[in-house]
Amino acid sequence: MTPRPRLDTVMPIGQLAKHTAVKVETIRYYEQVGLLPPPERTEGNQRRYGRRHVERLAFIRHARDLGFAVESIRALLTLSDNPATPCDDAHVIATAHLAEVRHKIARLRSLEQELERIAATCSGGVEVCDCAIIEALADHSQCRHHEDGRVDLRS
Amino acid sequence: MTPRPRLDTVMPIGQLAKHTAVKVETIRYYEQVGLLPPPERTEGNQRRYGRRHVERLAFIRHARDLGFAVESIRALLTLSDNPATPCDDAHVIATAHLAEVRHKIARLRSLEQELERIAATCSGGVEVCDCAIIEALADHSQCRHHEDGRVDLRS
DNA sequence: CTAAATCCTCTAGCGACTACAGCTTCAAGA
DNA sequence: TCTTGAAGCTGTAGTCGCTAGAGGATTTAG
Repeated sequence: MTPRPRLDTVMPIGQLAKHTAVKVETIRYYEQVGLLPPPERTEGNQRRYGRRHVERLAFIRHARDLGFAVESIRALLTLSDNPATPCDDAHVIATAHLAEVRHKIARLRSLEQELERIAATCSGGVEVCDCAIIEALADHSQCRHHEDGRVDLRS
Repeated sequence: MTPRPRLDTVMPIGQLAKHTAVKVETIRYYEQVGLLPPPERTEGNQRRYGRRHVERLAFIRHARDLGFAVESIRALLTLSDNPATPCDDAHVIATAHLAEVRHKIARLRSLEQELERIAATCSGGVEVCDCAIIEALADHSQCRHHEDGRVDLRS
């Protein structure tokens, strides 16, 4: 009898992807940038993951969902790997991130107001030469919005 | 007498940059991607801009400040170049963008709440093995936040 | 006429993936 | 045992909207 591997904790990358709702390519990317430790490989060079990886990847995904940068996650993971260290650092990272989120919300709300104002003055139909949207964009002086830098709206 | 150029409307790229608060490199980038038309050049191959360029660049900058994507700005500029077309398209672009902004605000607010909750349970000081932040990240089931994709927080 | 400031093009880098090409390996059914 | 199709592998390039730098040319003020 060959020793039977515990199948429930040894899985290929696609399985891990399904379990954690992280794409295969993203898992490989996390390994590449050092967030996820390199797993064992089969003789044919394919990755095989265990429970440790599932947990770590869940941690990473949750942090990413909360908008933490990969750099911050790296720091948080290092902390969680050294259970004896005080958690002050974790608190600093989390509150800094919270501040960032709040700042971003504030800016987006100011944008929202300005866009509301602009869009409301034109309900469509008229010709462009009279369109309030185009005019508002052309003439900055109409604007109540005093920007402090551009906002990145991708997501 | 050589014909005197109207100096106040013929300027090098650095001047245009100062007038519009757009960086020199960014101006060249806008030309490269076709937002700003290529200006005249001196014999020595340097760009010389006129009033038209100031206006167009101001339009672009204002739209970027409001978070419009370069693609949307391209469309808006095309509209404003054809004054006879109806402004329905402009209205569609603006309201779509407004919806996007609102969606983003909603997601960030949900993030904000979750981060508040996590950060509040730990005020620092204790060891990592007991830190609520680390635990919350490790254990997704604690989480009231049901994500619909990741949020991009760069800016 | 000289020197400093500005300008030019071209290339690469950012963050966090995503997509693809071109190949190899695995696992299940006949 | 063989076959076939899904899934895996590496490596490279693309996304967005700039930003930075190298290495050189031009302009302009003194």
